[in-house]
Amino acid sequence: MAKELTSRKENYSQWYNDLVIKADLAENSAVRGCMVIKPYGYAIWENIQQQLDKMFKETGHVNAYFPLFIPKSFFSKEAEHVEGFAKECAVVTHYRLKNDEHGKGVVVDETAKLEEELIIRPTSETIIWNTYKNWIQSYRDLPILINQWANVVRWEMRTRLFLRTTEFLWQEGHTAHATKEEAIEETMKMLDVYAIFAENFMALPVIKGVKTESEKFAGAVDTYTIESMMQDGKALQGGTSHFLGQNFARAFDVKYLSREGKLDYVWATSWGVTTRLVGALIMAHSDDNGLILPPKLAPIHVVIIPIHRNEEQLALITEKAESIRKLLESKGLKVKYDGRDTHKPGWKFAEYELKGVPVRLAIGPRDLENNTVEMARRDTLEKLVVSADGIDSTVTQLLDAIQENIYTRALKFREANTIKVNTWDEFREVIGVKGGFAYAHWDGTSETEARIKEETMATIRCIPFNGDTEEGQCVYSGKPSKRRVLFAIAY
RNA sequence: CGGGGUGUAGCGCAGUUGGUAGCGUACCUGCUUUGGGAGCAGGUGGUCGCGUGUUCGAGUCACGCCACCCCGACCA
Repeated sequence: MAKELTSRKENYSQWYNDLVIKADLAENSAVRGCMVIKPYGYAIWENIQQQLDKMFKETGHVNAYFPLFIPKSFFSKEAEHVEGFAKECAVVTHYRLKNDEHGKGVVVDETAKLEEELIIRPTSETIIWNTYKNWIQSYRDLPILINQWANVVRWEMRTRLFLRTTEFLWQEGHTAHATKEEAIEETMKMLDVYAIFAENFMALPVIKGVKTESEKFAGAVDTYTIESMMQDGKALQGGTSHFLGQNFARAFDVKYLSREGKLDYVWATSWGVTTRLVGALIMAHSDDNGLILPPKLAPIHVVIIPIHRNEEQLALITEKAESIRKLLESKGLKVKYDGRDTHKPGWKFAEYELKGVPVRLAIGPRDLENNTVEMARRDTLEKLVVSADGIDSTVTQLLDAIQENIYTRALKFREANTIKVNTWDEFREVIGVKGGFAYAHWDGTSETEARIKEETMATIRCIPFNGDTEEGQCVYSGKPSKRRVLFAIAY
């Protein structure tokens, strides 16, 4: 494992790009840093969306939609927020093109300059709070529990497929509450929703915690996060939930009259996850043969491949395969029968492994004689000849086993690569040489945090909710520390 | 915005002192194959990133421009 990890670390980018492109997930478009999400990749995102949306609704939220364009002036209202996003905003300055007089194609019509520039949303706090201002007068109007599925644009200097693209898809929840306690409860509740989704559906173990002052969301009082470990030992932030305090209510002057007749600013939260989750799935579970998808999010659960020598055989196998397909589909599984004769069985095996289909069934002449099928599981690549009778329950059980197995595998990997360090040498060993998470004491200052980042590239991923609370000495400065925090190099 | 690279067939690349544009793969046709990415034979496909110059002659040399990639600051 160690060697494999090392080699991946060196070629991670190449490995990842090859995989994604070959896996028919995405390709670079002509637009800088944007991505085309191909149908199969989008199907994974749709499954993520569907499940999360269900969980949001179960916790009392409703969906709505706000504009893509935000007037520039909205951004200047919350100082920290503009500080955090100003450097990565795409700005619309004109609204018309015209034909160039000198025949040089189409040019911007300078006479069509906007009076006030529009920002393409990097996140929607400002436009949503500008709207909430008109919706909230009394405690009877609260809480507002709204979620939006949308695209956003952040003009980052460096982009990376799925992890950091210029335009990405996400959901953003924006809630307004009468009390501080209620808002904090909401923040925690949604962090839990994300954690449960990650662990139960993505088979991705996560560490819940709070961000430090320097890593928190621009404009938040506190930012909570779920952090997970990728196969190269780096950390990936999977989702965030922010307690915004009264910052945005103050900035947009959103007050309500309480039961006691007192006028006060409302309390806010926001929370989101993005298409980065698809990247997390790829990097957490895949192997050198391609993707390994958790059955609960896989666009195809089972692929059936015929093995035949002639047309008559294919006809018989197809008949058998179709009956199995119908049976499996009646159990709610998504099944694909690939009876194309333009590709050989071996080619198809490799193809569906690349795509991460959890279970493959192969049916050949021998199986017709014996009433069997060859069943292969993607996570371990094991093959087993099983009876065609009761194939539905055999497959269902295997899918459950795969879901469980890849979660356990990821958890064990994380545990094996998470080390409590007590000295600076140990810290550098774990972060710089081995690769992984380091639990270390920290003196609580931003200065120390910045120094460590400068020297090792490692950042404090979070101050975990669970974990040691014993006191100690900062691994860098030697000053007193209240507790250990989680350090890692992050994507 | 700094540092370093690369632009030649759909993709990945070679192209020597300047002399008719190549290889692998993919694609198309035919035959044989089909239980782990088949074999053989034949074939399609290129304004060598763009422009200017040097030369009898430029993928190759010179100058200018453009695009993309990697590393930093930034970041879900």
